[in-house]
Formats: sequence, structure tokens, C-alpha cells
Amino acid sequence: MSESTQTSSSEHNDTGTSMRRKKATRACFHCQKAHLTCDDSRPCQRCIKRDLAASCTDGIRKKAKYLQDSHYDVYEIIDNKFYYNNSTPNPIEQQTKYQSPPTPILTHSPTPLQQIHPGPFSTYNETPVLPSFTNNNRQLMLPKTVDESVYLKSFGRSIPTSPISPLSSHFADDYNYQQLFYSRQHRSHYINNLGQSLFIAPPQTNQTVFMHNGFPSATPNNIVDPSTLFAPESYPLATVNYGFGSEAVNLEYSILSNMLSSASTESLGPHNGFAEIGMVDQNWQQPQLQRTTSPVMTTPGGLNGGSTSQKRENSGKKKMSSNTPENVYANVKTPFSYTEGFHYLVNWVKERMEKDHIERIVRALATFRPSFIALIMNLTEEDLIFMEKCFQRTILEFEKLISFSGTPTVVWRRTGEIALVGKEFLLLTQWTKDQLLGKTTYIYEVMDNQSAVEYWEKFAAHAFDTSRQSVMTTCILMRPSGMPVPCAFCFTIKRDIFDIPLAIVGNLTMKELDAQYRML
DNA sequence: CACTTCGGAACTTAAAAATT
DNA sequence: ATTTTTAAGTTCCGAAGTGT
Repeated sequence: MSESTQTSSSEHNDTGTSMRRKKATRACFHCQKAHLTCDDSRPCQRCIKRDLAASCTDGIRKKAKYLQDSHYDVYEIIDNKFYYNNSTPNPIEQQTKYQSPPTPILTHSPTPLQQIHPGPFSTYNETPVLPSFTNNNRQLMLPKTVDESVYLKSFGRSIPTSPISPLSSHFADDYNYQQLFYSRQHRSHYINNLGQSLFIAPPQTNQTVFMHNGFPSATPNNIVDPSTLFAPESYPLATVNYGFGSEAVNLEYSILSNMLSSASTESLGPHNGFAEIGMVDQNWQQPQLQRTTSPVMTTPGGLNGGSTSQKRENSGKKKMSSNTPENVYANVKTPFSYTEGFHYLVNWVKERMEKDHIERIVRALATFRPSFIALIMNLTEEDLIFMEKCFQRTILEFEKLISFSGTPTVVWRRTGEIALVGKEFLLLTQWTKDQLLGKTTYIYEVMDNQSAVEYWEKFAAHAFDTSRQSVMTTCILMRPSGMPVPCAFCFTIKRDIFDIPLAIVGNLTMKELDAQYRML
């Protein structure tokens, strides 16, 4: 302890040869990976020497453990009301850890009461807890757990070299391996639990969907725990007890098991809006992943860094040939199948992400799934076809618009499938139009892992939040060369007439790197 | 002999516990 | 309220391995 003070205090008043050099406040990705001395400049000296200047970005830092399992990662306060989104802790840990109730999600405006509840609440014998703000549990106190506060704090003491570093970071596949074992001990505990929560067959539950007035609403969340409905602490119309406790688990199970195992639900035919989104429970307790034996999954892609970019040999790319409104209306004869996209997402994530990232994405998906189902369930095939026409028609309009804007822009579907790219985006990312549109490419595939996770979390949080359309954030795009491009990222969710996200328009501008180059 | 990899010591940070 | 302890994370030294 005294050692360390000595070292740091002597750093600039003493020329002694024995003096230890000051450590870099933040090692770059390459140095971190190589366990070598870095410095605070970007690109750092070592990277310059090794010709890695272009990709010298801040290394990844793990979120502190106490923050890792915080489910209040992203808060927003809007009109004194309070949304949360993002990763809930591993339910198993959570059970013991959080005596405190989940934070209710307030909808921005009263909407018709609607409930979807995934069966019995106490699968694991935990009683649903009532929401309350009076609790003084640290986890419920805003400033402590808000991402931003962490951010600010770190600014307070030592200014991070990269302003975007706390939010996103470059995550190369091979590095996942190291990450995974970086701190084996406490991690393995976490991973084991997660393994269980994700891959052990869930108890059987029937999902019931309650609608109010037969009226689907655009409420961000619609799980209502009946026991909280009449509780004084509960909110007048739509209280949420979701993402916590057993429901969360069930939903997670269902979404995962369904998405991972079910054969294509596409064949279910018309009137089954469920199939359309590919996130249905349709026999979800049936082919219950054979994984029960090995709860700890090995992430094939992530662990060996091997299967880098095995592209799906996309079967039938439904190209949007129509380039006039007339064509759109004439040519679209079937609904667009989103199922494939969601399945692909799950496989993609499974293949190249670390356990906790998988978990976060699955949770994010589970967050909007109920709303999705509620909205989609009473759509007819015709509606779906109509929506697809709308989509394609919209794309046509965007196409014109985008050609005039100078901002790198991409438009993708709710599954992430890229539908339109501006030339500035191509310049920025160095992908060719053909690479992105020629075969189905998903927006998260051109992001680094961390950014992909964050994107899905943010999308989940805003998918059904009609009070705001745009989300500002940052993300790191990956060039074909593997070079990360840190960007400011703003995306806008365009919804269809049923309030279902239809298209997402993303604007990206390069960040940080140009600043670094200017420093040279 | 140069270069790479990586175990683990040294250091940093921040929460929790102890002390005033 | 302040200080100390504890726990968990990060950096990078230097030993060991690999290539030429």
C-alpha cells in the first residue's frame, strides 16, 4: 500500500533510474492483449511501431462485478417517470441478492390495460415482489447505478483517453477467449449459473395472453403481475413486473428454446402472427434443447476465434426489385418472414458471444417479445402483406432522401436485416453495397460485439416506446478489414400503423478516430 | 537472437467495514 | 464523516516458447 503511494507520488519529481514508469491510464486493445506496456497516446507508441496505428483503440475493460449484474444499466428519466431497460441479473443470483422489488416501468401515457403473463409466477417459489420506490437498496438509487454516473465518475478522477470507452469497446473474437478466462474464479460462478438459467429445460408453463378490450397497445411492457395490480404502490394502469423472477426466466426459456430449437414457425400459415415474428411459444416446451447435461456452454466462435465470418449461404434473398411505388404494390404478395432473421440472430449471438452477452441479448429480446406478440397476434395475413408493402414503399422514399443527406445512413428491418445503405455509410465502413445488400446482412454484423449487445438493448427499450423515436448512442462499426470505427450512432424506429417497429433508420458519424489522427 | 505469448506480481479503484 | 480493509479489476514485467 505504502509502496504504491510512493511510486505514484515520485513519478514526476525524481529522475531516479529505479523509478518505475507511470503506467498507462488505459492500455490499448493491442497492448492489452499482448500484455505489453502501452501509453496514453492514441495510437500508442507500440502500435505506431508495429504499424497498428489505425486500429489502436482503447482496450476492453470489464464492468466491475457489482455493475455487471446490475439490471439498472440504462435509465432515463422522462417527466419524472422512469424507464429501465437492459439486462436483468441472472435470476438465480437475483433471487438471493435482491430483496428489493423490481422497478416498475411506467408507460408514458395510460394505455388500455393489457396483460400477457407467462403462467404461474412462482416457479421457483419466489413470491412476486411489489414495486416500490421507498426502498433504499443501493440498486434502486439512481445515481449509483446509472451507466452515466459511472461514466461521470471516471471522468472525475482520471479522464479516459477515449470518451466512448465506458460505453462500448472493441471486441475481437479471439479476445473473447481471454476475457472469458481473465478472472476465472468469480466468472465461472456467474457463467455456471447463467448456463443453468439458459439451458436447463424450463418448467412447463402455458403462456396466456390477456387482452383488454381486444385492443393491443404500444405499451413498452405488458406483463402484469396480478398481485401487484391492486397494490397501493402499483401504477394505475400498467404496472410491470417483468424481467424479474420467474416470469423472466420463463420468458427467457421460451424465447430461447423456441428460437433455438423450433423448426421454422413460418409454416404455420396465415393468421398466425406469432409465426411471423418468429418469437412464438408454439410448442415451446417440446424440443427442449438437449443441453441439460452441459449447462456451461462453450461458445464455439468466441472461444477459438475461428469461425470468423461464416456467412449464411442465404437461400432465397427476397430482393426488393420494385423500384416504383406501383411495382411495390403489385409485387409484394406475401408477408416478409422475420422468423429467419430472429433465428439467425440467436445463432449468430450464440456462436460468437460470451455468455453474459448472450444473456443480455436474450433478455433484450424477451423484453419486447410480449408486446410484439400482443400486437401481432391479431393481424391477418393481409395486414402482414400490407405492412411489407409499407416497408418497401418506405424504403423507396428513404432511398431518395438518403441520397441527399451527407450523413452515413443505413436502414434495416426490425430483425436487423439491412435494407438500404447510403453511399456515405459505405465510405465510412468500407463495405460495398453488394456485400451488405447482395446477401442478407444484419446491422449487428457490422458492429463489434459490445455494440451489438447495446444496440439490441436499446432497441428493446424503445421498440414500443412511442414517446420517443430516436435513440442516441455510440457504437463501433467493423470494417471488412476488422478495423473498428468508433461512431456516434443515432437510430430512429419507424413504426407501422399497428405501432410495430417496421424500419430502423440509423445515422452514424465517425468519432474519436479523426480526433486521434488530428493529434498526430 | 528477435519476436511472441502469457502467468502472475504490482498496481488501481471503489465498495464495505471499521473507526472516530 | 473519515479512514481502513477488502475485493475485484487493470497494467505490464519478465520467463518461457517459437521462429529464423
